[in-house]
Amino acid sequence: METPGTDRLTRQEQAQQTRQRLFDAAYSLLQEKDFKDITIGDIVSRAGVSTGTFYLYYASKLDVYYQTYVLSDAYFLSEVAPRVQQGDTRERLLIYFASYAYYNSDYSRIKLTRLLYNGENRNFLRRGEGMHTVLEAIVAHGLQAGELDRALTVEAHCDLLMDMARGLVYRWCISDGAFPLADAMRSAISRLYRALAAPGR
Amino acid sequence: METPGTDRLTRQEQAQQTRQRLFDAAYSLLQEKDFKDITIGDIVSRAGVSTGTFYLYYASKLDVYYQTYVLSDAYFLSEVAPRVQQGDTRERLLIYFASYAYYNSDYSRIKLTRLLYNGENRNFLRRGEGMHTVLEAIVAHGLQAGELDRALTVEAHCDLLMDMARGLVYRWCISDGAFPLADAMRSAISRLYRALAAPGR
Amino acid sequence: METPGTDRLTRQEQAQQTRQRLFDAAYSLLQEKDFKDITIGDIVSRAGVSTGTFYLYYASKLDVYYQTYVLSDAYFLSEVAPRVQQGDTRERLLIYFASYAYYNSDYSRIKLTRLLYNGENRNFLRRGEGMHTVLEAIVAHGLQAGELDRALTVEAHCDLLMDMARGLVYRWCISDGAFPLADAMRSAISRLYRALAAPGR
Amino acid sequence: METPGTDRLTRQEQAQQTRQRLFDAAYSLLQEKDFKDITIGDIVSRAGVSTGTFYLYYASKLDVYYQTYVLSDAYFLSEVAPRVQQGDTRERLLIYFASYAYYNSDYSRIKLTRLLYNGENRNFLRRGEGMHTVLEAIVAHGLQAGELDRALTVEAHCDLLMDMARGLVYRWCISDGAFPLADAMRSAISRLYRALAAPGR
DNA sequence: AATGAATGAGCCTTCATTCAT
DNA sequence: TATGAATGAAGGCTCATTCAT
Repeated sequence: METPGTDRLTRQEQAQQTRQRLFDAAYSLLQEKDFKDITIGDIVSRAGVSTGTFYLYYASKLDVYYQTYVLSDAYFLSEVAPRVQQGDTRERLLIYFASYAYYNSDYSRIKLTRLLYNGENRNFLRRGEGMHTVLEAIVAHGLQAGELDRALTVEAHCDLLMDMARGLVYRWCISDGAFPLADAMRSAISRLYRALAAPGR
Repeated sequence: METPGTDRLTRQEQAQQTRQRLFDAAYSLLQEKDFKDITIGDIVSRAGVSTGTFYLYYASKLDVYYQTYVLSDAYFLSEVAPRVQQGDTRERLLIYFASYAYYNSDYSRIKLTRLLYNGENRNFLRRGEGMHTVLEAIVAHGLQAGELDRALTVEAHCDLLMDMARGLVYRWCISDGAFPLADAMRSAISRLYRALAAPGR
Repeated sequence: METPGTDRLTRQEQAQQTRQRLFDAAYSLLQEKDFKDITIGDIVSRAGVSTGTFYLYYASKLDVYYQTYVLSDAYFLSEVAPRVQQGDTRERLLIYFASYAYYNSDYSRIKLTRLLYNGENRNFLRRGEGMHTVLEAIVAHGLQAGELDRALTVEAHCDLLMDMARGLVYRWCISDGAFPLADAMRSAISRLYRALAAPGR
Repeated sequence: METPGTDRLTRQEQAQQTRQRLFDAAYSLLQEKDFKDITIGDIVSRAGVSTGTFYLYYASKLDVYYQTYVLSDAYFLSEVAPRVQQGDTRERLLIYFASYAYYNSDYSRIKLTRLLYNGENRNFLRRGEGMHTVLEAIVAHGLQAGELDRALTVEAHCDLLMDMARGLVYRWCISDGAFPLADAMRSAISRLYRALAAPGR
């Protein structure tokens, strides 16, 4: 017999743990396959709980993936943002995209973004705001500092950078991770930077 | 009254038209969603034929998409290749990626490549050889002519260019074609070219 | 240009030939697989005609098999019956079942019988009358001649003989024809005869 | 109010019952039609459950029939074998085939055997070993005891007996059970025994 | 007489979701 | 809180049959 207090706390903790286990299972599966290929069965068996339990914590299959989205935004705002407050723009971009390579190294991010943007779900989120906000800040600062080419808008810079990064991650993914993504990312962003840097610098 | 000869041709033509309608329907759907999300029902209803008819022309869902792959390779080798035999490298790249934007404008290409590279299908094709070959030729020529940066290999140039192109197409796709892809492609490749051009040119 | 007369005859002959080709194709397929597993496609491709042509000669898939049934009855009445008019009962039975082994050596007969007896088709034929009639005649004669055991009715004799024959053919079939059916049939009927012969003979 | 223990058992029992209902439905359908003609829809509607439920208990349509095969073998080894350890050979055979008529009364057994022997499944079982073993033991004993005809091998005895039994069951089946199978089986085996008994007994 | 393109009902199987326990 | 049995809509694919040519 446990004390009521301990018991209640344990219960809450257990619940949180179960929720986390489900989340981790779902997230790790996304590294391995497409959303469509992941079944509730996959998730719960990896999490070690029963089917019904899943629906105790998440409203649907999509819901749990929506959570991963929310989390990664939080990660960028809380972890990455502070680390790109100093140094020149090139350096900041390299740090930013190293994080991108690290956290979103899987193209599951792409799959997920697309998924969440699709159809009826379109409304329930406004694209990776956290992630985007951080990048925009770097670029805005770079323009202000005269490091980036003022012939391009903030948005244009971001697009070029993100397009390259996504394309690279995609290639890394279809190659089954055949090359070191971090290095490739550094090279690519570094090289692209030459095309973005303010003329004469 | 038609001649018998014409008559027979009409039948064949009709069949070919149906086949094409199915192909187009499948292909256009791929611009909109993932292979996994496309159903035979989607394809046939867009093509305006019945379920059974689909299987008259294609052996399976995968088959029709494999055809798109084969066709695009042929397109690059026969149509695009001749058009990038002259002009400077920058111009050639712009033409090449304009074709890429036009023909493969969708990221369906990406999805398809991934699809075909996957699992058991991995063996039955070696990645978009036609398309790749043409790009490699442009880059090789550009290096030889001293227009591109010799610090990068042919392969590295191709990767950077393709990553950017794919990333852009991907964004265009998830935006539901919200911006003119051709223009964006031209801008992006043009800008990236600055980072690839031989120093001092 | 052919003469009209020749032409018309040729046409009729051709039609008959086509009909026969379809019949043969259908029948031979029944030796190889179940009715359910045989497709119109199988039949017409083996017959070397088009799908539509099949329906010019037979109303349905079932129809063509009904014809095989009718034919085998005719075979027993016209070919076998005359050959069992003399000799002792044992000999007659051996001849009868040799024919059975020969003509129905495939268990397609069984499959077909079952098929035709089934469901809605039940009405359109009364069991292999030709075949049965011949056997009944042999048995009736054997009883009259005092060669068979009068403790058993004609029907009982026929049932025992047919059960044995069918069971044997079935085993031969599932063994993929691993043993000579004709010999096995002769042995089995011959042995069974001992149990049917009038006591004291 | 039930105790928790009882409660859990009830759930399990219910599941087992559902499984059994599906099994029975499938098995009884096999008495009526060919494997190929039986649909999952037939099975589940007879069992009174939904389509999905079927796949909760059996991996495929073939699977459920494989189970019937396994079970009947077990039945013969555990139930029938002990009951044929005494009495004369004739009596043993009558008991054996009464069981055959009872448990495998349908020719579904035949169809199933054929089915399981077919194609890829050929390897996964060695024909009705349980059932066969028991019969062979009876015959071997009968030969040793001088009750059966030594001019025939064990195998030959078994074949004749099984052919007759199968043929009879087949006829019973296509007659829609128009006569009492048990009686007919007894008569047939009893009669056939006369042809197998050692001469002079 | 012959063709073969087109049809669509029907089959097997999967899986997200519900709900009684 | 946790379970897992049950559901049924939906998907890919087959094939007997029809009909315009």
